Amino acid sequence: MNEEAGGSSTQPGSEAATERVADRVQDRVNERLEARSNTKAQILDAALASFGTAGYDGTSLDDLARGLGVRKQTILYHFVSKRGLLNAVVDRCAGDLTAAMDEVLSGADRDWERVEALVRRVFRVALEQPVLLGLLREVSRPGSPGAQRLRNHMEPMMARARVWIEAEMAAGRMRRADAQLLLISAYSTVVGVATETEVLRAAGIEPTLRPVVQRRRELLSFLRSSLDPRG
Amino acid sequence: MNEEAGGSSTQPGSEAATERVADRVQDRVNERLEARSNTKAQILDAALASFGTAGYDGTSLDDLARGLGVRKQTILYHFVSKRGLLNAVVDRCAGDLTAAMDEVLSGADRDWERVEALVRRVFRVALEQPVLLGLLREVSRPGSPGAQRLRNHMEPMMARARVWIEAEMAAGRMRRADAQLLLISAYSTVVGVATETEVLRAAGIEPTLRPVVQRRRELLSFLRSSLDPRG
DNA sequence: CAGGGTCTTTACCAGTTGGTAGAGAGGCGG
DNA sequence: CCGCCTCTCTACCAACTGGTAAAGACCCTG
Repeated sequence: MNEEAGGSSTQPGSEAATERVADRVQDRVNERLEARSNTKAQILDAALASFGTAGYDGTSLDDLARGLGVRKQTILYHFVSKRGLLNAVVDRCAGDLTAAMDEVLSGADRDWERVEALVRRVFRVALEQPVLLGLLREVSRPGSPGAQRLRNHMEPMMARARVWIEAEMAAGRMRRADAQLLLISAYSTVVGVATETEVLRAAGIEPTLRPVVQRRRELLSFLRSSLDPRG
Repeated sequence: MNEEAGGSSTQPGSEAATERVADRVQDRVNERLEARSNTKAQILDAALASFGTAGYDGTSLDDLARGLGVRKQTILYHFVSKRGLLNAVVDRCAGDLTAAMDEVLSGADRDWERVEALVRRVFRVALEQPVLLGLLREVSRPGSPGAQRLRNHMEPMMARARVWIEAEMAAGRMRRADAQLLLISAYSTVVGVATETEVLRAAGIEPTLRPVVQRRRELLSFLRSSLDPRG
């Protein structure tokens, strides 16, 4: 059998008895993992791209498989069901975002600088992986399959950020404001960037980097005016 | 036959030769229009709701028909094809929005007050018809069917707003800024409101009116700081 | 009453959907 | 060499998809 539906491959922590034997074992394991990951990871990538652009319902497993030069059953072997595939994709994206946030939160920046670093980091992810935003957008539609799963990932993230912000406020390093609403505004601004493409064309602008940067500046200035005690 | 796919019923302008005859004719026409509109309008409403929540691909004509207590072919009779139905829905929504904007633009407000009135009006539509935002969101996904059609509706609206804003700027009644980017920001903020529901739950808030109001205040203050010459 | 228009229906269809069953390929350890 | 595990394949399916063809119901007009 395979690991449970939607699970992502985990690096097994190896503890060696004899060095040579351990190395050989490790090599074999790595090979296996690589071989396993190769197809699986490719499927995951393609699925992310398709879910993020065509949506969940707009994605057919047959098309996905055809695009990969693989039979549909290969996909189902690795991810059990279409739903399982979506779950895996959501998990991966949420993981990427959480990792990016963690990186900043364990960094050296403090107070307002940390907020700014956080925003910049998230926007960087958004720019580097536009499909990720597409997926986020797709899956954050109320009632969408995977919405619950996304929520499960977001909840601790949100809670953590909120606790931190409120602590900063209590310590007087940030101006008092509604932390929840602040977070929501920030989040939907980021997702909004993904939404803009069509509107951009309607306004006669070919989609470039500029509006994204504009949005980031906007968000930062909003946050600053809400939070920065220096005004 | 029916009117062309996606067309919305138009009120025929009646010119009477004899009063009584004209009245009778008009009555008959009205009855016909009512009878026609009844099913058709119901279908349109249900379709808007379904497209806006489940998405285009996630909506099946059979389900839609079943929900209305009607056979699927009735839908196809009125709207020719699923795509035609989407077009009609998009047209109606775009019409509602344009009408709301026109109402303000032909009103008495001037300068900054007009901007504020515009924002408030659009938010009012958004609050009164949440499904409309859902549809907008669905259809403004790049590559989505109906995206082109939405663009066709938005383009003149955007152009008109832009011309007006730039004229205001030239006259010194608004601070100079990038009108296009401003419009995009405003638009995606409004659509962002629709996106927020799930995020709200993730943050532990039951969706209420409050965040929407918050977003409106945010947008207004952003626009004010960009545009209002009084600072 | 005949005839035509509007609307809704039944009957039917070819193509696609996600998913199951099971066989075969290839490498591994015993 | 054999059995086992991992992975990919072929073959098949019931359910549903959007859509066509055509008949019947209703109402009005001539």
